[in-house]
Amino acid sequence: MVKFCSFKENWAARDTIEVAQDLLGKLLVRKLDSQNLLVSQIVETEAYLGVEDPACHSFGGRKTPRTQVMFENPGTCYVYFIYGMYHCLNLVTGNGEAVLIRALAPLTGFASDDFKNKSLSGPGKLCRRLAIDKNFNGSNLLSTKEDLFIADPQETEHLLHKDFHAGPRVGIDSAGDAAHWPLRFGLKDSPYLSRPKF
DNA sequence: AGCCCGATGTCCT
DNA sequence: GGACATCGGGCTA
Repeated sequence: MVKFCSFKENWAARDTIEVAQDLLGKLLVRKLDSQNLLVSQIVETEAYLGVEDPACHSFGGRKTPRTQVMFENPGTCYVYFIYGMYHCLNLVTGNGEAVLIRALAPLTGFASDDFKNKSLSGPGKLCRRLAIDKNFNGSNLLSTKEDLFIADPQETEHLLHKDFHAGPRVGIDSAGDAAHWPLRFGLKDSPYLSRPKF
């Protein structure tokens, strides 16, 4: 069994790029029911830099029913619905900034198919597989009491050589200059990246 | 009220 | 590489 411990309350209250990089290798834990605990490792993230980032939902200080959670406490969960059929999971870092969780590696609790099917390699796919929807919007992603949370692995062997790629974010084409900002991060050589190329 | 398009994924050629 | 499914959010009016 994978052991984990919780983060400090202010773990996410840091520079968003730093949090996005630091999330690589951390655990995402999903409790479906008392029998079913899915533990995965975060292998790919993207940083969204708030009101000054044209690709960010809160760009220009937009405060709407959708984006309001991006301005809540660091550690808050932001889930949005996209393309009429997918959800995407984010960790709020405050001030309208957030980190998108783009890909996971299965660790424990998963079906053997999940280890070959790439069912966690993409922001929409991982939410579908983990049954994440807007019910989690606004929840506390740093609390181990929740049914969905991020935690620190006790056995840090995967983290010792945490080399990662950085590259442009996916699906950001019409954001001008910001389309090229290297704000996508992925663990090097992970077979579970949403796309191997950076 | 209406319009456009998107932080995606899948299937096709 | 390109089409497209499918619908809520945000902007215009």
